[in-house]
Amino acid sequence: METWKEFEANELTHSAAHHLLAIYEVGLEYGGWARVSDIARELNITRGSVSINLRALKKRGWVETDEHHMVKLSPKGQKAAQAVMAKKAVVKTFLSSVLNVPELQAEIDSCKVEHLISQPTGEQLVHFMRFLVSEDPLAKQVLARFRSFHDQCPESKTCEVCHGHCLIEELQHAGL
Amino acid sequence: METWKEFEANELTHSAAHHLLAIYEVGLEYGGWARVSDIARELNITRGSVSINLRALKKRGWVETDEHHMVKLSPKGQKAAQAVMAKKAVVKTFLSSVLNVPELQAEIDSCKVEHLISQPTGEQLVHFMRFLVSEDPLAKQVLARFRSFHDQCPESKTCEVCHGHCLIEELQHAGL
DNA sequence: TTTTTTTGTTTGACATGCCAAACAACCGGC
DNA sequence: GCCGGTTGTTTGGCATGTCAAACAAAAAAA
Repeated sequence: METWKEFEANELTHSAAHHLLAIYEVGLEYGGWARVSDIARELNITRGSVSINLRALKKRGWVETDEHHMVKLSPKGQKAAQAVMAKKAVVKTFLSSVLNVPELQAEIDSCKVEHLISQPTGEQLVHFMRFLVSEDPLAKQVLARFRSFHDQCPESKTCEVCHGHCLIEELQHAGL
Repeated sequence: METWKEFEANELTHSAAHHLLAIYEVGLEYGGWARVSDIARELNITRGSVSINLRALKKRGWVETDEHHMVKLSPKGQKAAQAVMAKKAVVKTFLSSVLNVPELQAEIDSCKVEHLISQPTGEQLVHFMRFLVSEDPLAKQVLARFRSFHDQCPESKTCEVCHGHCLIEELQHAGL
C-alpha cells in the first residue's frame, strides 16, 4: 500500500525528461550539440535554471559538455530521450486515433505521462497499435465498430468517469 | 511548445490526490470521517506532513474539518476522489486485461497517471472498455486475436519502445 | 580597438512536500 | 486527581525546480 510513493521514484523527473528532449531537438540542427540558452529558449525557462539543472544531469551521466560549454546527450541520455519520445508518440496516437480524444488533449495527456509509464506498458501498447495496423482484417473492423458503438452508446452523454465505481463492477462482471 | 509545463498545472497534485483517497478509505469505516493520524498511517508519512498538507486542501475547499479536528471530504473533494479512483481503475484494467501488462506493473503505472489524465481521455477509455465487454462478438474476437498476434509477433523480442521512431513512421504510414 | 550584446554562472528568493523533533492538549487507566 | 500514551501542530531542515538580478567572459558590432 505504499505504491503511491513510486510516483517520485522515477529515473527521470518530468523536468529532466524535457531537458533531454530539448537538447535532442536543438541538436537536430547542430549535429547533436546544444547551448544552455538554446535549451532555455526551447523550454521557456531561464538560463539560470537550465544551468543548475544541467549540473545534475551531467553528474548522473545523462548529458556531456565540452570545454566551450556545448552540451550533448550521452549515449545513456540518447536512449532515455528516445524512450520518452516513443512512449509519448504511441500514447498520443492511441488516444487520438483509437480513442478519438481531441488532438490537443491527446498531446497534453501524452506529454504528462510520457516519462511515467514503464517499459513493459510502453512495449505492450506498441504491440497493440501494431496489431491494429496489421493485415488482420479484424483490426480495421474493430476500429470502425468502436466508432459507431461510441456514437450510438446510450450512455455517451451520461457515463462520465466519475461514475467509475459501477464501471469497475461492470468490467469485473464481464470477466475483465 | 510550452505544453510541457502543463504537467504542474493540474487541479490536484499526486500528493493531494492521495490525501483525498486516504480520507475516503479511512472514512469508509467511520462514516466519512478521518483523523490526521489515520491519514498519516494510511499514507505512511508523518502526522506533521499531513497536518500541513490538509491546511492547503481545506483552504482550497477539498476537505472540511469539525471542531474536534475530524476531517472529511467536501462534496467537491468527493467528486475529485471518485474521478481519480475511476481513472485509476479503468487504466489499470486496460493495462492488465487488454494489454496483458503484469498486475503489479499495471498497478504502479495506473497509480502514477491516475491524477494526470484528463476527463475526456478517461471517458473515452471507459467507452472503449465498455465496447470490449459489450455484446458485440467482434470485441471478444479481437481480444483473443491480439493475444495470439502478440505471442507470434516476430518482433516481440526486439521491438522495444526505444526503437520508437520507426514506430511513429510505421503508424503514420498505416494512416493512424 | 572599443563598445555593445549575448552567454553561462551564481546568488537569494519562493513554492511544494517530505522528515524529525519538540510541544501542548487531550484521553484513558488507575 | 495524576501519569503515560496518543494526537495535532509547529519548527527547522533538506531536496527539487522555478525566478530575477548581478556578474564575468566571450562574441559580435561599431
